[in-house]
Amino acid sequence: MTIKDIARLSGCSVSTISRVINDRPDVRPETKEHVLQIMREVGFVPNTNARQLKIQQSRSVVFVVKGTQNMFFADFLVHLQQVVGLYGYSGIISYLDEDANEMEAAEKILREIKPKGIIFLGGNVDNFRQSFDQITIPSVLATVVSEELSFPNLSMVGVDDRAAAYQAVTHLIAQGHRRICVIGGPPSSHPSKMRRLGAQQAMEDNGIVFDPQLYGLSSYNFESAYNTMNSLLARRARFTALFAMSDVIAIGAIRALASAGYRVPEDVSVIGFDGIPMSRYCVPALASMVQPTGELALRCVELLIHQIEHGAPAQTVVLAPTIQEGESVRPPRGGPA
Amino acid sequence: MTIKDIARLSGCSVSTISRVINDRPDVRPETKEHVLQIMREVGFVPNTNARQLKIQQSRSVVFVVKGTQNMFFADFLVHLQQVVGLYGYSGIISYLDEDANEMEAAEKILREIKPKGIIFLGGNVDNFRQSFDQITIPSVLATVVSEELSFPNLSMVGVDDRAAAYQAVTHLIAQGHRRICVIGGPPSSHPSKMRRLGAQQAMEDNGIVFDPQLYGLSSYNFESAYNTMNSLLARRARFTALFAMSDVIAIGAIRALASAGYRVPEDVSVIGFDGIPMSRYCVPALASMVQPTGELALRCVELLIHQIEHGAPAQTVVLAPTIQEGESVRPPRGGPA
DNA sequence: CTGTTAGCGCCTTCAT
DNA sequence: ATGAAGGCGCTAACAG
Repeated sequence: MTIKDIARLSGCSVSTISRVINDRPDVRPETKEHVLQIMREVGFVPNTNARQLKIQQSRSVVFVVKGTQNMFFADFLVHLQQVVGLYGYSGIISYLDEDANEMEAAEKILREIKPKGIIFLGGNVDNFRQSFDQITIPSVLATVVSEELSFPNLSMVGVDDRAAAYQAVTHLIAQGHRRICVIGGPPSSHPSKMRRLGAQQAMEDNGIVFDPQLYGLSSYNFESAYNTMNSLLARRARFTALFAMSDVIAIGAIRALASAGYRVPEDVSVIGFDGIPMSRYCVPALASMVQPTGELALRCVELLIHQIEHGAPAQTVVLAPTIQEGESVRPPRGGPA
Repeated sequence: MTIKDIARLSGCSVSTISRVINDRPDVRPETKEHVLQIMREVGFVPNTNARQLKIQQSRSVVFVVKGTQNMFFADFLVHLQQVVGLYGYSGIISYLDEDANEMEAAEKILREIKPKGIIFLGGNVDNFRQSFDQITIPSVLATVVSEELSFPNLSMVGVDDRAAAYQAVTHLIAQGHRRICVIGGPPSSHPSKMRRLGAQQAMEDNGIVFDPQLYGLSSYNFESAYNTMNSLLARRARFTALFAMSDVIAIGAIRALASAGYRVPEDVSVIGFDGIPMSRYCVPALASMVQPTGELALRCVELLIHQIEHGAPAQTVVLAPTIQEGESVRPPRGGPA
């Protein structure tokens, strides 16, 4: 079944069919309706390959996901898929290791898939600064907002990481905590850097000296966080609260604390980041800075589509996270060591 | 950059180029190497749309996922993506609601994407029986193995759910539990039916009468499990152990138990199913029947590719799950009511 | 408003 | 072993 068949069946020419398929204005309404009617009857679906061969572009966007274990992204992806679908695009997911080079991957994708846009879930600012100019199609970098990056075709959407971290740590301090352990994402993670600044600021503003000994690094997965907390414990770090820069990290760290005999929140209070669904079903329910996943996804797609379809300039969107008070935070008592 | 350019550059004709691209045997090795060389130099990538338009088929497979909240599938998907990539295929993910009709979705996908195969993650046996004959391309149904389904182009791969459930409940009984609560997936879930049979059998073999009052139904997400356990508690169900037919269900149920003041494993022992990464980082670490995700994914893809490329017949593969003993199971003490 | 027609990049007989 | 040429289904000038 091709447009030729439809042309024959409807008694008009292929161009007319093409016009109604593409919803062009220059078709008499009756003709259009007639053709549409026939297409429905025979269940005609235009051949995507032929169309794309002709117009030299696809109607797909790809999601480049850094970190397969990051549950926050898993959630995010489902929303993204749904929203791009609403706009009539198809989303293709490309999973990368957390330490892979997303620019190389993107260039490969560009050649092979020729998508109309790319949404990066996470990304390394240095990689982008160095090589994003190779990527000439509309793109958006999700969850990372950096002033260092300024490309006409790269929008950024995320939350105010610094303010969020400030709020998280302030929450801990308000409960009376002074010795606060912080576990951040990898050194290359821009959000983690911002969150660290916010955390540090909150401490300083409350007369607490930031102690590098209480700062740990982790990848965004359970195991790494588990190991990091174990190291912290091994070197006898003393703290009554933990600010983990992701819920996944928080959960891994809590696991390590539990194995070492410490309880949350009795011995250590914990606040995480992201607000993944799991955080509300943990025992204890995890306090967290909740990223508005659905809205972030929506904005990402809107921005991208505007760039694609109207040549809109790149924009930066910063949303405010909200605090979720869980059962994992209470006033200090003892804590490790 | 098209094969025409390569033809010019290499001094041979487009047909020859096409032959080397498709790795045809009838090309002189030197010629082939020469052409390959040039293609590498200029970074030529064949136009997928043109090729597919010509050969009337794509080199993609689609993953139809039922249930966006099912963390087990999220894990599974990452593996599937990786393996199909190894085989030179691209995987497209289609998320469906847990209660959507996967057959309708598949037919739509067939028309629009024309993939060479479909892998269903989860699926309703009735839907398949009624409408799978509409799907004429190689397919595999993952995590569901049913004798009721017999199509020449539908492989099935999963674990022996019945035996696994038998083992899980036996484990509970071995610890001394006799009042065992069971929370299964939706009534339409075939794995849940099998798991229920296995669980019941284990009880009977140990002289325990299966009590329908201790049986709850849940969707494969936290919230539903949470609600189900709350209902069970509300009607004053008495039990000292819980067998949850998925880790996600286990976690949701544990949350409800905790909110009601019951502790795991002190008051209630819990064993889950799936062995998602999260299960090992819960507090307490969750006992579970671990599905070999990586191998399941591998077998799914292998089967599918064999069907696609060699017209191999559909097969059924049943793998054995392994038990993961966590901290969530211990001998009984009190339990609810 | 509608029809005619020339490709888009590639594969594939059919010759040579 | 290689080349020439005709489409695959669709879009977009260009003509009416």
